[in-house]
Amino acid sequence: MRKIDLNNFQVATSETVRDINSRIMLNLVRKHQPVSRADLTRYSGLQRSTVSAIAERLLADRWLREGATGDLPRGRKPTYLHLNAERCGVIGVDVQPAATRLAVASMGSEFLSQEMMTTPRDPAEFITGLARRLTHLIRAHPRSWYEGIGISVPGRVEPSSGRLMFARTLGWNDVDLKTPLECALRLPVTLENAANACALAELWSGRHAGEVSNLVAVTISDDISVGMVMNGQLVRGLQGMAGEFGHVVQLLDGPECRCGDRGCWEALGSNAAGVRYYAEAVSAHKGAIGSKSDMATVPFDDLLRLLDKGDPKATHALTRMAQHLGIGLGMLVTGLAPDVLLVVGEVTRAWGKVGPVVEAAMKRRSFTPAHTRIIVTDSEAQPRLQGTIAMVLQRHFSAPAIA
Amino acid sequence: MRKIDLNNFQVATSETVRDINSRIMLNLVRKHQPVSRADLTRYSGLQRSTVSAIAERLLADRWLREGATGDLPRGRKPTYLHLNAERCGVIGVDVQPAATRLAVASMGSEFLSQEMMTTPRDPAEFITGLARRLTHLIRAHPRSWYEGIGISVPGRVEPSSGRLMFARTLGWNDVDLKTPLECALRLPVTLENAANACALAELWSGRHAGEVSNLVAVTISDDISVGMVMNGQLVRGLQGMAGEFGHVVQLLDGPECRCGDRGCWEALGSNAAGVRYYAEAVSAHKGAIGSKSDMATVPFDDLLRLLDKGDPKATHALTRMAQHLGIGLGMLVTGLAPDVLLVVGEVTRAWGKVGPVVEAAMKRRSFTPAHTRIIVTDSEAQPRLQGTIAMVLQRHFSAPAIA
DNA sequence: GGATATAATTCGGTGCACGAACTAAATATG
DNA sequence: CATATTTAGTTCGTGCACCGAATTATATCC
Repeated sequence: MRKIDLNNFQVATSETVRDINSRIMLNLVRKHQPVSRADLTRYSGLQRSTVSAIAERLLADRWLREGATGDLPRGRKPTYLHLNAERCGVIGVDVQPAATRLAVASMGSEFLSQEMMTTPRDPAEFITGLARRLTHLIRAHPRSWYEGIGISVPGRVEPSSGRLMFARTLGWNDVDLKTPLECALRLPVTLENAANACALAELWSGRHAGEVSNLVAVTISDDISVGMVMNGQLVRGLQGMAGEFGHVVQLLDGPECRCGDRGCWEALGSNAAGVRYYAEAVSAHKGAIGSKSDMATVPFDDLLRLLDKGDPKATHALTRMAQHLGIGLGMLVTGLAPDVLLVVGEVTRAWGKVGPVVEAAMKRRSFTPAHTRIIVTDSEAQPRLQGTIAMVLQRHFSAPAIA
Repeated sequence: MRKIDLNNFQVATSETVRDINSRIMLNLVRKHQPVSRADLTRYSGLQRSTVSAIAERLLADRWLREGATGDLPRGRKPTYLHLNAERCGVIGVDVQPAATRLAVASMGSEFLSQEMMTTPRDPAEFITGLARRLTHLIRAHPRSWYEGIGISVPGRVEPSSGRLMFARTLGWNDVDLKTPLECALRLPVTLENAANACALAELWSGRHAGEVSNLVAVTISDDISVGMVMNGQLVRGLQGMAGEFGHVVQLLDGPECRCGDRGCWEALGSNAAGVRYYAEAVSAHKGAIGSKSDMATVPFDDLLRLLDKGDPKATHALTRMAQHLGIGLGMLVTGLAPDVLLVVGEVTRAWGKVGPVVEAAMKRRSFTPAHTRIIVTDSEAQPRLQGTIAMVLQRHFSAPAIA
């Protein structure tokens, strides 16, 4: 039940019917492959003749390919259909302050190649550098055709224009990445916030039986960002700003935040906060008055290692961070009641020790009796990068924009 | 771009096309009436012949009626089409702790009649009493047919079953209102949380040009509840629990909340909180130690009157309430970035004095550079009741469930 | 009274799903 | 070994719905 937007709607034609049913078929193949036409009639409820006709066209358009014949106890053997992973290539780019990762994937979402580059502090430099690297990457992996480029950015993207409105951890403001890259590479570019990308990746992963239509992803690094999928759709909000729960106040008059305010969740529960807690503990021990420059800023990775070794100051710092993390997650569970809450970040590597603290704080601060499933993901699984591929491919697999 | 749910999808047939276009037509008529077929071809982009065919069927099904002929400077005069407000009746019920309001509306959403009843504390008693009153109401307003009954409740409704999971201000838990009322009245019953009802009402009101697809409604009474419309759809979340932002913590170790936790937004920013602040101020002035029973509990309405008279204690109490209200609204704007934030509650009656405090606190706690529009509504406009009518009628006007 | 403009209908063409009949290819059975 | 049975997949006629051109209906203007 969606309100029809009279300023932006699309009437239906006879082709709309085929479009819808083709997409359903594509999704069914993606889920059940290898799968016969007969299976598809059973899954879809369409007529055999209709399934055959749709399959014929999808084969002609190289969305599908025919595979081996199946084996049944009786009767004619079915010819299996598969997604044609070789149909096209997809480029994914994951921009993070520490480094930018580039990847080539097939339509089957398998990565064929990955490489890294440092992320320059100057946006213009970044664009030219990225364009050059991507040109080489595409040349190194020749394909009949590339579907597009998906880019995950640590900031918010204005949906209609595709402009990056800001990315505080990079120090970028109002940058147009889309236009220059599209000009340079002659491929459509899709930009999305990193947390949104993670949410999309999880939604399209096939890890959930399909009953998940409300999913919230939280990325925790030096900032905290939230991506929301509600009713099976990414929620972008006004000018793409939905999801900045990291800047909701958690402690009035708490520590100063990058955003200029005080006591934001991000200022209390991010990696940067953990590092700060540790530095404070160290300087307090040293008896230093503690001007900022005195503080020992340890990389977050080292903090995790210290925790693993049982270092009491690191344990204290990460416990504090974990408590605030949990309170914030409690806010999301209470307010949004998603089916799944996905937690992404380096901190999940130490979830064995940190997780119980986070989840205890979260449960204490979760109102709802409904049971949201918590899933933690290490960056090893590259959720952002997976999301970039989904960003590009989803438009062929999702429900068409109708009415 | 919505993910196709393979556990619950609907294939398209040729009728799907007509269904979609009919709904577009219905919405166009609702927005532009009186409107000619020729206008509709221009608005919709459909062919003249198609518009005529669809109009013919909608007229036959009594969705539309033909009206007067229009007047143009030249050419054949058009026959105007209107929504047929007399097509059916709709029953709306707004359940609130203080009283329950019952109304009859036409398909044009105009109220034909309203009445009140007290809300018994016992759910069973409520159901039998409501059924009796509704039977009389329907008998008193005979119509060819009633489309259904929409009920707004101060609690959360499990979407698949329609059960009321809880309503703390009523003291109800896990009540099935739907089944007994449907049996008694032989009409379909739709239940929805009051904040969701307000959000729906605003979305379907026609007050927004249609560019509003993200809307958040906040109801402030003795509790605080949030209803969310994202991408033009109501967001219900797992078991209908989405929107309980009222129980997000705002002050760790703050005052105890009805939910059992401490420092919830609801415990700090609701009418009940305002009343408590006032009582505290009075007892502090009296020098009482202030056991709870000593406190003077003044009805919230009186508090508003005292504020209007310039009473300093009332001003202080409501200012405190307003500040917490603003912080909570800041959370919603920051995290959800809706196009419109609708504030519903008695407190809006004193918005001239309270509003600036709320909005200042909110702005201070809003991260986003995007400008969410704030709309305040008094209960006089009966947003809950308007929402109940929309709940029943929307299924004929919204985009059909496709794929 | 004819030209022009606007509204609305009629009718043939096309795309698509439905569904029955049919072909294809395997195993089971007597 | 021939025939029945089972399952997969195709062919083709039918109906629905939109498109688009032609036509009818009804105004005003010159």
